[in-house]
Amino acid sequence: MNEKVTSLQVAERAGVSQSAVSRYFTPGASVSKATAAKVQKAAEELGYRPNVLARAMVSGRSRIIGLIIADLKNQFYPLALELLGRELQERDYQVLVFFAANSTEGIEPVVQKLLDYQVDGIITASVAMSNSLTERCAAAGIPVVMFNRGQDDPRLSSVTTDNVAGGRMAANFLVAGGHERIAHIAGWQGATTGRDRTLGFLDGLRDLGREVFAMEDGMYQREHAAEVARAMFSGAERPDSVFVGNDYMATAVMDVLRFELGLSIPEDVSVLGYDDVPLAAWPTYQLTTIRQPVTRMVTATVDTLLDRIEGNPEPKQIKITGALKIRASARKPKGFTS
Amino acid sequence: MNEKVTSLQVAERAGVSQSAVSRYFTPGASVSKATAAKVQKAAEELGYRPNVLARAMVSGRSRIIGLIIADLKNQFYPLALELLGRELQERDYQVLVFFAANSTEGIEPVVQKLLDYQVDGIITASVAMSNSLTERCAAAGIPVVMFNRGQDDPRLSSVTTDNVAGGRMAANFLVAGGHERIAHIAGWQGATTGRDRTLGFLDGLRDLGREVFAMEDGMYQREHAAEVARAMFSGAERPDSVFVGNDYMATAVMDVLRFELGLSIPEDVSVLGYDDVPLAAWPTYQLTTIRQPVTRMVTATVDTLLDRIEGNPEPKQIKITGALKIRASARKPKGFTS
DNA sequence: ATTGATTTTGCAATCGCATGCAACTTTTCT
DNA sequence: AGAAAAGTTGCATGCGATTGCAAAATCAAT
Repeated sequence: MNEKVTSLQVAERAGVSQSAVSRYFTPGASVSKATAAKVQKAAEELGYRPNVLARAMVSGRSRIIGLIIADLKNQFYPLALELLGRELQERDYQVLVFFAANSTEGIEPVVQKLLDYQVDGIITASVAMSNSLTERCAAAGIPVVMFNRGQDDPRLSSVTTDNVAGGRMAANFLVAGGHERIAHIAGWQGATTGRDRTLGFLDGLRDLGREVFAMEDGMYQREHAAEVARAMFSGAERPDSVFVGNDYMATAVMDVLRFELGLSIPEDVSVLGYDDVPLAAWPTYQLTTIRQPVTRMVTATVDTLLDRIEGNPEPKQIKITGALKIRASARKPKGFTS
Repeated sequence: MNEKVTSLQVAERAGVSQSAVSRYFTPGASVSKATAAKVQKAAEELGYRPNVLARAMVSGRSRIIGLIIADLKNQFYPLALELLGRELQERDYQVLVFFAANSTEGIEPVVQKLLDYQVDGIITASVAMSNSLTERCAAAGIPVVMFNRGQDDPRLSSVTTDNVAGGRMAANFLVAGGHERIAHIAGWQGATTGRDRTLGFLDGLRDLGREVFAMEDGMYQREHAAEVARAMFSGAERPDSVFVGNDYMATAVMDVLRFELGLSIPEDVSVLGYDDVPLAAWPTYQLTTIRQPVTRMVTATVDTLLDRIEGNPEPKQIKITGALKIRASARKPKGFTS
């Protein structure tokens, strides 16, 4: 029942040495046509396939990429995960997924496990790396690239959109739309993405001689954002517009505004998001948002990682520029082109 | 830079044999307190961790579970994936994810790769297994359990909800609600889930002396479901209710009804879904649906799989009963309790 | 036909760990 | 105290491949 076919058995049946079999399955190795044919025949008959783990042991490369992910609830990440997985698959790497606790802590044991599995590289999505972990990965010679999160450490690669610029775009758009009381429900300020978007947004307002009317951390959580929205928009003088730290929260905010507070969007309040998740395009939300070009981000991530694995040791910090995607959730200034 | 610490180095530093080190890290092996202490100290100082791949080679168990998934767009699956991942992680298994083409074909090479990686078991989510593949996995002694999809083959384990019963519930609910023209936008009829739900629904209607007013395959695709809905509800005599094969399509249908056809839900049309994805509870949709208890499904899946890996060779077909979750997208019959 | 250059091939070592076996220690019991 | 039982330990082997090296075979060129 449990039949394992090894290269040795193939070798015997083909009448060649075990090395020959190995070479046949190693691209670029030296095998004559004659032996190749013999090996192929024997391998086929026996249903032989090389054992990737054994190969990994001696070659030192497992062709496994560890992916750490914290939050699949935010619709941006399933999308990213799928694209990452497919892209790596195409390049003949596989993805070992680890789920981390949402906090910055708690990924310690996860990275440890990852190292135990001898992964060739690590991608972190929406997760921060501590210093000691970066240390350990660097020591083990395992490249790390952070997806959609930045870090100061120059040993780390990262791929993000230009979140500061994105924040600015949001500010410009809302001001141009003639809004007077501009609010901000921020992305989690413990994450670079959240901080940078906020930073850009505030800077943008300031440059236009404005100030934020109200501001609160939404923590990148749906429920938390909803509560913040409730409080923020219940007062007598409510904001006439709000820039929300990501689409996932923005939809929650819209729900609260519409269904709990009876407000119209964009007539009473303009809402801006960040990410452009699929949901944002649905007719219910029609969310105007800063698009993160996820496909390009994924390609950049994979390129960077494989580059480092296959030689080039320099980490890269890549910033892709996002773009405003205008829909119907925010008042559209005259003369603004999507 | 690239420092690999092996058990041998630990052994030397601790002044014991390599076997002792190995035993220290093998739960249940025989080590005295004295050596254990020495090994622990040395291992800690060197930052040693056992190489999982090497262990896999000799023990024959990789503690890797292959997960094949086709569709992360349907919000049910990210959720399932996360739960599966976390549960397996807790039991000290890791998940190697593979993305399959959506079709039934095309998973051939994926399973092949999976076998190459010496996974201890396979979980398929929303994917069907061909006969020859089942054959191969059985031959390799690798248990397979299908998540949210059934199969006739008795060699395969599967975990689903009782989709036939679920379909019946939908029928009962709509009839009890006094609907006259009951329609059905079915789940993909190429999948057992889709077929069974439809089957149960039609049977349920028949038992109540009714017939389906209109019916079409939605293919489990948002866009396709939307088109079907457009056609189905544009005619002069439109349905007054529709049971949709899953929530993912149901939200698309609702969007079409509301935003393209200007219909009210549930006043003009009642909509029923299947799954109870998080989205279904959002105020915009308030979707009445047949809940698939995903946590229990996941637990059952993992239990079944690990059971088979760790000894018990019998495949199991598990059917978990779903339950109607009443919200506001369908007219509520009097006396129906949620 | 002979030599030199180039390819192919097999041998054997290696990767890092687990484990059966035999030798040795310690504990338990009479 | 001595014998039997139980617990530890190290040696040596094997898991299934890759790969450096040297021998053998093929090819090219005189």
